[in-house]
Amino acid sequence: MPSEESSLATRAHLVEVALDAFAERGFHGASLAAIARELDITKQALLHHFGRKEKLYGEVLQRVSSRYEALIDGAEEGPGAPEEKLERFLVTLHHEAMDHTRESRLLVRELLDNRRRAERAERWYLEGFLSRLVAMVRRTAAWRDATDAEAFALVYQLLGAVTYFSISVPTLTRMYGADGFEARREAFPSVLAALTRSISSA
Amino acid sequence: MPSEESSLATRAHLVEVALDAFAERGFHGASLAAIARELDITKQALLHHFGRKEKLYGEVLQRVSSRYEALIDGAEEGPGAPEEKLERFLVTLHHEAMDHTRESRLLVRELLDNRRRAERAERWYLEGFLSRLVAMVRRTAAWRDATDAEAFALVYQLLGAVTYFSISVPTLTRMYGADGFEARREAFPSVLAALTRSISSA
DNA sequence: GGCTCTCCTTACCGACCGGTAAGGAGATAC
DNA sequence: GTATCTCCTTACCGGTCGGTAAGGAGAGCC
Repeated sequence: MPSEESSLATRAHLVEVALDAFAERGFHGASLAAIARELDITKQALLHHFGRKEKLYGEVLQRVSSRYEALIDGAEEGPGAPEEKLERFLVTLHHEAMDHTRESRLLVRELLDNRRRAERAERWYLEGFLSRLVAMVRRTAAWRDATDAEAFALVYQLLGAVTYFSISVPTLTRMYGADGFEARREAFPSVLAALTRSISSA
Repeated sequence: MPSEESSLATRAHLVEVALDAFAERGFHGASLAAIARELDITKQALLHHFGRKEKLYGEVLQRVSSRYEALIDGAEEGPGAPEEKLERFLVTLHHEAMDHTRESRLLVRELLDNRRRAERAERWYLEGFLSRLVAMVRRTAAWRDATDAEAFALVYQLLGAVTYFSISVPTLTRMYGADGFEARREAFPSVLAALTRSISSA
């Protein structure tokens, strides 16, 4: 009864709109009725496609994590020393996160909330993403002899540096005004590159 | 009628328990009834003290921000070069954030949600905290000639590095197991210190 | 005793939540 | 024509939300 595959194209559209809603209001804050209203369908039409809210949310998470995987694919292929790849990846990630803040917001919300929904046993989608980044760090000369835990700590710190800024956009804009925020946003990538360079070539 | 100051000691206790709830479930997810249940009073007793949910939440935010101000007070006084103070502050902040993850969680939730409650015009409590950190960075030799925007970018990246890890504790524990997480947590502060040192003495 | 004040109670309210039940519209198959 | 499928509708359900109304208990004051 739950429509197996639906039309796939419409299904992708539903997930896309739901992604906006979940990123902006969180799993509990985004209601099926509100998402359906946005889509100009009824709440029950939405439930027809996905059966349960958790299922819809799961597909949203899946989509976001596959985009992150694609990002690291792009960083790994291509020329350059590991240090350059790492720096390029982080700057790219930063720009990507600033252009699509909803993905960052959704993942941070998931980080905050997934303990409450733990019994549903969603697998953690970004484990592969993290371990690939750790491997990238350990390919640099300065971190070749580091433990996995140390390389992981560095990866997480750099990831946090990028993510925290991207989820702060609305707050910082109100705090410093549009112009004040713009100046800080412009300064960000080169400082990020300097930070990455200074630690990976230490 | 709304009890002016209440008993101050009980009021502080109510705010403390509410802080737990808001940090764990967010403003919308934490219900007055659930907080009251935790306190062993009725929901209406809680409303008696604070009038509205927003008011209670505002006092919670106020308390958290005053703790962050206290942290930077401690870092500014005391001996040492600016570079050492900055490094010491970040490592202290990290340990504080790991011991009291609820404060980090609450602030990140506020970062994600405050746009929706913007019309209530809560002032942003951490503006002073940020500008004091920017000043600390600009006291280091390497950043003396940096613009405010550049120093801010560095501050925000370091803050993100610390905060992102502390809100990830439950997820990472489930991802890597208690032992795997513990190894990564142990490696974190020295990597953080190395990162701070390498960028502030570049 | 009587008045007033704080503190907290029970009893509600309308709005919204996720989810279910049942069935109609329309295309396809035979 | 009839049966069967997907897709979507209207009509509900029980439960929870933040907030209001009204009043009792007890202490302090006179």
